[in-house]
Amino acid sequence: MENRYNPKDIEKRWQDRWFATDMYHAKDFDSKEKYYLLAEFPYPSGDSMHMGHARNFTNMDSVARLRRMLGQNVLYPIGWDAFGLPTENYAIKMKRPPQEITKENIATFIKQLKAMGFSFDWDREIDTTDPEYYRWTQWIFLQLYKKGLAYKAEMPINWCPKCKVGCANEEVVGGRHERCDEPVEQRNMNQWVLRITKYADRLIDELDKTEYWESVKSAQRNWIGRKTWYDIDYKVEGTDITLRVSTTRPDTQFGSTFVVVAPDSEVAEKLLKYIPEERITDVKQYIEESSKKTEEERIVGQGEKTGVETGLVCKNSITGRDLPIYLADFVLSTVGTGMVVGVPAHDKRDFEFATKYGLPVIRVIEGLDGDRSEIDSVEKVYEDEGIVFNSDFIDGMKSEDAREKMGEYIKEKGIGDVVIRYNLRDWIFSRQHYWGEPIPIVHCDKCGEVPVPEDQLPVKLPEVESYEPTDTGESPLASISEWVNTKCPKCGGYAKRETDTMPNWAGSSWYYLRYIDPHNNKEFADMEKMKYWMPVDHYEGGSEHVTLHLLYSRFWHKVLFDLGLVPEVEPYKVRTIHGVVLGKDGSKMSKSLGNVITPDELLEEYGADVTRAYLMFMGPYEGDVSWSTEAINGVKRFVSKLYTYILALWVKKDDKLAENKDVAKLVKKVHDDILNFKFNTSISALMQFYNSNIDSTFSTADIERLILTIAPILPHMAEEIWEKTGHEFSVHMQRWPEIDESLLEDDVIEIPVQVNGKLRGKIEVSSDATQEDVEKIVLESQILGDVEVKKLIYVPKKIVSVVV
RNA sequence: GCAGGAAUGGCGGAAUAGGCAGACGCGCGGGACUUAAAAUCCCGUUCUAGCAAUAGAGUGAGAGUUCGAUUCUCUCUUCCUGCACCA
Repeated sequence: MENRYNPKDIEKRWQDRWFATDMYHAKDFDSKEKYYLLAEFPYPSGDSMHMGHARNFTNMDSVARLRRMLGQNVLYPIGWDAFGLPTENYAIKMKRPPQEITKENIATFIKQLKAMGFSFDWDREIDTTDPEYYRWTQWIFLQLYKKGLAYKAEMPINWCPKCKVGCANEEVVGGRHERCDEPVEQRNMNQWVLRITKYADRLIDELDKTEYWESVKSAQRNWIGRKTWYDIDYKVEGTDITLRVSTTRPDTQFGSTFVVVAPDSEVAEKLLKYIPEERITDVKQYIEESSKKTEEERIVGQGEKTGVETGLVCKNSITGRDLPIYLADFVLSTVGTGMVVGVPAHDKRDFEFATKYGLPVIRVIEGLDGDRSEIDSVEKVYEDEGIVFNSDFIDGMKSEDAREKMGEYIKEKGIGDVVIRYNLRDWIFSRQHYWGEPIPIVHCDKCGEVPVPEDQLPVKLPEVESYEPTDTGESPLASISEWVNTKCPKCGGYAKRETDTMPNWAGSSWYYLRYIDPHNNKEFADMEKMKYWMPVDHYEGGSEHVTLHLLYSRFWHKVLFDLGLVPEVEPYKVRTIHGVVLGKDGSKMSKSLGNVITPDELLEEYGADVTRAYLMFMGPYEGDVSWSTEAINGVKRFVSKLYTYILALWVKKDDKLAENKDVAKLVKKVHDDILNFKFNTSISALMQFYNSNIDSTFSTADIERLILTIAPILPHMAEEIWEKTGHEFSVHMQRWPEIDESLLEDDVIEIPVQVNGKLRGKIEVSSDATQEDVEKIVLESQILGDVEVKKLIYVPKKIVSVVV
């Protein structure tokens, strides 16, 4: 029974030994080639590590282990993104300090990650809630502040009237507060804002310097939403007001039939005094009503257009036609100039509005095959580009050219402008919560806003009695007078601390830099060390972070770059997205569905190596995978068989044998698959090797190759076998096996023969056979029978195709 | 609506510089061991017909290019993910 696989006996022993040495420590300035492998750091929730964490870290761990064996100096770090609402909410509920809760949660996570046997460099562990960490988060904020990239402004925030708390956008789902399901309202509050829009162009253009997946790049571009707008002045008749309407499709100008102004815009206010008496009551009532609509009602009301006629008319300065002016809240004051020109033939929303108010529809863009038919239903509205007709000086042009011409025209005539605009808004950086980094600013009556001097950082979060948000919407910090009341660093007079804290995104915007130099108390990271390690070679994470987190961290990085504080413009060279581990039925694992399976249960039942192998085997790493208990049992069977198998091979090893082809092929396949993130097929390859070599005998060198090959995948088992076969600790510090490349090619290969596209037989040929050789073999074989051969194609080493 | 991606046996999936479709695993069927069960091991397993050798069909649907298409092109359908009354 000695060779029976029993992970419980092995795994803990090797983990203790690994973590007692510094074998996974990444050495600064090592002459080996560096490789920085970053997996998103987890939020240490009270529910312990979930399956998604286990899967991602497992996959990345196999890459880290393989690359070390290939002779690279691998930085594979771990840390904790520990500020955040779940912990704060839990603290409020339990009436315990979040600091304590966070410590406990982290301790649980560490235990679990170590039990999985991940090869993190534990010397570089970081925690965003550690004052020695957030000191530098605050320091970076001050650099932004000094550069004029952080400012305070009245900004609308989401306000939950039930909880009496300001909510971040990420806490609002479908217009409702995530925590209590109450609809949120808009409230104006003085907020810290970061000027990310200043970097909008570079955040798009410098994507070219990265090798992100296309889907990641396009998510970034879409979020920023850079577009060319054409603003055109229309004079309102009988007034001195000019409406500057905005459009991205000036090629449809000659199809315009009305103008809509957002009811909450300043212009709407100005128009009021000219509105004829018989309309004024209706208009005022409409403005009133739409201002009361919550975000949720607006979304629900989508499709059902409401609006009001002002009775005013303006002149389209391109076409010279008079257009009636409406107020309608489907037009947003924050988009473009908050005024749009209605072209019902070429915009669905405009069409719906026009139908409701009986406005004319004029088509000016040809459809496919010169289609100029009337637009009489929403389905027929033609929003694509095409050839412009009935349009005076842009007649017959393609949409693209018409736009350019129109841009020149309005600039020439001085009736408008061409403007680049973005969907991206400045980043609201304030949170009125306790569990975040305090914003290091004090407010002095005399000196105004004063940044906390750098030598007084960190501004530590005070210990308080209560973490509950206050009625006023202020952070709970506001009620701690001994903390709030302070001296002005400039004049020494009375001053108050800023009580807003930073959002969860702050600490994670630069953590990859801190891993490089986690214990530095002079600066956030040493420049020479950053020059050695940066950029991150591969950043792996969830799809939920490819817009905001990625954008925010790229923004901070660029600011640091401009200040000469980091060596590269872009922080991450490659960014990939992993799939999600779903429950058995393909739905999300959730407590309410009762389909949650935790890594803890698996470790208990199967041990770390089987769990790891299964997580790799489940499916392609970028896709979602459903949990299957049956399937992990299959992997368990295989892993235990493999264990006894390799030990048995060692007993009957035969050194008279030459180097084995199958072993060479396996070494190559596992190497390629792991580096290409095809973890599932690396496991298949092991299984296949086992199946076809159950009765084989190998030389010492080949068995050693085999053990080394499983090391990145089954790290504990490989270590155990390595020891049992009389080798010295540790298998993970060995070089990846060298193989004789010539063994990868077979001398004699079996080639399929196709006749008229159908498989009809197979022949054996030597790998260097010529077309003539093959032709002869095929004709001599019985495959073709008695037919006339018209053509014979031999694709070397692939196939023979015969046409008869 | 826009952007990105996907569709292959009963299930998860494999194979794309165009070259034997279904590797590998699960499940299922049969057998061995067992008083019996579990575990383990062996054989089989895309579908249809046939005892079989074998023949035909087959990678969401339809067309096209090609000696040859899961892979390339066009049209369409469905699904997932992110964003969105963004004009």
